[in-house]
Amino acid sequence: MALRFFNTLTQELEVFHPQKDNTVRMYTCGPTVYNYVHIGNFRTFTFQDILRRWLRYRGYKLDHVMNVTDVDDKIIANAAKAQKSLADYTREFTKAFFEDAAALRLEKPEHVAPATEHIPEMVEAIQKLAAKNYTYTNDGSTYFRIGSFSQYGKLSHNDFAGIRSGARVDVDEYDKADARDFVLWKGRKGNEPFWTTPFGDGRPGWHIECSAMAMSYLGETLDIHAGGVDLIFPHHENEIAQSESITGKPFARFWLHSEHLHIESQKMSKSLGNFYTLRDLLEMGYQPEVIRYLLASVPYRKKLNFTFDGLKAAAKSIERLRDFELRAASAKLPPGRNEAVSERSAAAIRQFEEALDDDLNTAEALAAVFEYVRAINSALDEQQFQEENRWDAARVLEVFDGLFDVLKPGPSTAAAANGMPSDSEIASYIEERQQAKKSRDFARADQIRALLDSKGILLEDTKEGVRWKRK
RNA sequence: GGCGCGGUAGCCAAGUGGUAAGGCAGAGGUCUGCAAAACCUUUAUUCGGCGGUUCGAUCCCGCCCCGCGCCUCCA
Repeated sequence: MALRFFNTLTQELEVFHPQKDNTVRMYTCGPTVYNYVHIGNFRTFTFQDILRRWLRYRGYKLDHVMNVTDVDDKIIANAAKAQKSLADYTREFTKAFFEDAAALRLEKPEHVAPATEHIPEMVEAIQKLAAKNYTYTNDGSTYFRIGSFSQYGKLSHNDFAGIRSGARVDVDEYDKADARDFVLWKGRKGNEPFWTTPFGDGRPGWHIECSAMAMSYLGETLDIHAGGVDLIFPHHENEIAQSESITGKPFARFWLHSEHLHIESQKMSKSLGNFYTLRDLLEMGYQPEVIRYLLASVPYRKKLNFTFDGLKAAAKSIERLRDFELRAASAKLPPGRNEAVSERSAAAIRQFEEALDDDLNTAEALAAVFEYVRAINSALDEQQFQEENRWDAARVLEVFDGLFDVLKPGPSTAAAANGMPSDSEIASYIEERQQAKKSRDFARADQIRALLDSKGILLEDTKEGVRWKRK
C-alpha cells in the first residue's frame, strides 16, 4: 500500500506524493520563544520529526521550513519584565528550544525562519493583499477583510454565516470591522518594538508571518503544512485566507494536525499551569529518549495522556529492545544462516513499513517490532538463530531506530559513566570472576559482582555467556 | 449554544463485519553455585449503555451516558 496521510482539509485518508521533483515542500509552525516550551509542545515537534524521517525513508527529499515566532504580545511583555531587549530575550529561549529539541533527537529542519528576519516578505505580502483590496486600516493597524474570502472556514469546517459583526469583544484591543477579521499589521504602540513600512510603523500579526515565510521559501503551494490541532482555527484558516487571496492557488495540499498531550485528562497548557518542560523531566532523572519514545508511541492523531507510569513503561520498553539488540549481537551462535529467520526479519520490516505508511501508525509499527523480538528470542533459545542471521536482526533494528531513535544511550547516561570502569577493565573483572567460579571461589566471584554493581555495572549470567550493561 | 474527537483488560494502546496486536504491571516457568538480570508461557467469552440492520457487530445505523477539544492567545 502507498503512503497515506489524513488530510484535515478533506477529512480523508489520501495517498501522498509531492507535487514535483521527489521533494517534499513542508512548513511547520514552530515555537513562540517567550519561555521554555513544554512537553505538550514537544509532542507536536516529535510527530513532525517522525513525519520527516518517514518521508525520507520512503525516498523523498525534504525541504522543510519551521518558523520561530520571535515577536508577539507575550514576548514583548516578558522581555520588558526581564528588562531585556527583544533580541536578547528571544535569543535565550530560541537557544533553549534547540537544545531541548536536540536532546529529544529531533532533526533540524532545512530552514529555520525567525519572524523578525523576514519583515520585508511580510510587508510585501500585505501590500499584495492591499492592492487587491483585501485589507483596510483602522487606527494605524491593517486588517484582513474576511468577507472578501468566500471559502473561509474550509479547513476548520466551520460555518461562519451565523457570526455577526461585533458579536465578540476585541480581545487584543484593536478595532475590527467584522468579528472574524484579523490583524495583518499592528500599529505602533508606546515603547513597543516597531518596523517602518509604507503602511505605517508597527509589527506583524502572527498569521501573516507564516504565509509570507512559507511562500517565500517554498513557493505558492506547499505539499504539507503541519501543526497542532489548536492551530486549525484560527491560525491555519487565516493563513489559507491570506495566501490564497494573494495567489489564487491552493496554499497547501496536505494539512496534518497532531492531537494534544493531556495530563490528568486535560490539555497540557501554559495557561492552565499543568505542564512539565523537558528540563523538569530531565531533572527528575528521566532519559530524553524515554520521553521521545513515549511521545512517539501513540499515533499522532490520538490524544496522549501523560503519566509517570507511562514514562516508566516507556523506559522498560526501550530496555527490552536494547537487551534484544545486545543479545542478538553478542550471543555465541552456530555458524550458517537460517532462512526462516531471514524471512521472519523481512516480514517484520514489511509490517513496520505498512503500519507507518498508514498515516504514521506508530503503535502498530511498535507491535511489529515487539512480536519480532519475541520470535527471535525464541529462535535464540532453540539455537535456530545462526551467525549470519545477526545481520537480519541488525537490519530490523536499524529500520526501527532510524525512525524512533531511542536505542543509543543518551548523553546523561554517558555523563553517569564518568568514573565507570572502562570496557577492558570490565572484561578483565569478568574474566577473573569466571576463573573464581571455575575454582569454586564463590566469595571472590560475588565480591567482583558486588564491586561492579556498586559502579553501576550489572552482570548477567546467560546461557550464551556473561553479558554486562550499565544500569 | 455550534462544530468535532474519543470511550477496548489494573494502566497505556492497535485493530477488523466472522468472533480481540503490542507494551507496562501481575501470575507461572527456564536458566543459575546462589542471586540478579534476561528469556519463555500466561492474563478481556469481551470491546461505555440500550435498541436496530445482518446468517453474524467491538467494528454499520439510531438514541443515551461519560470524557475531551475547538469556537479567544495556544503545539
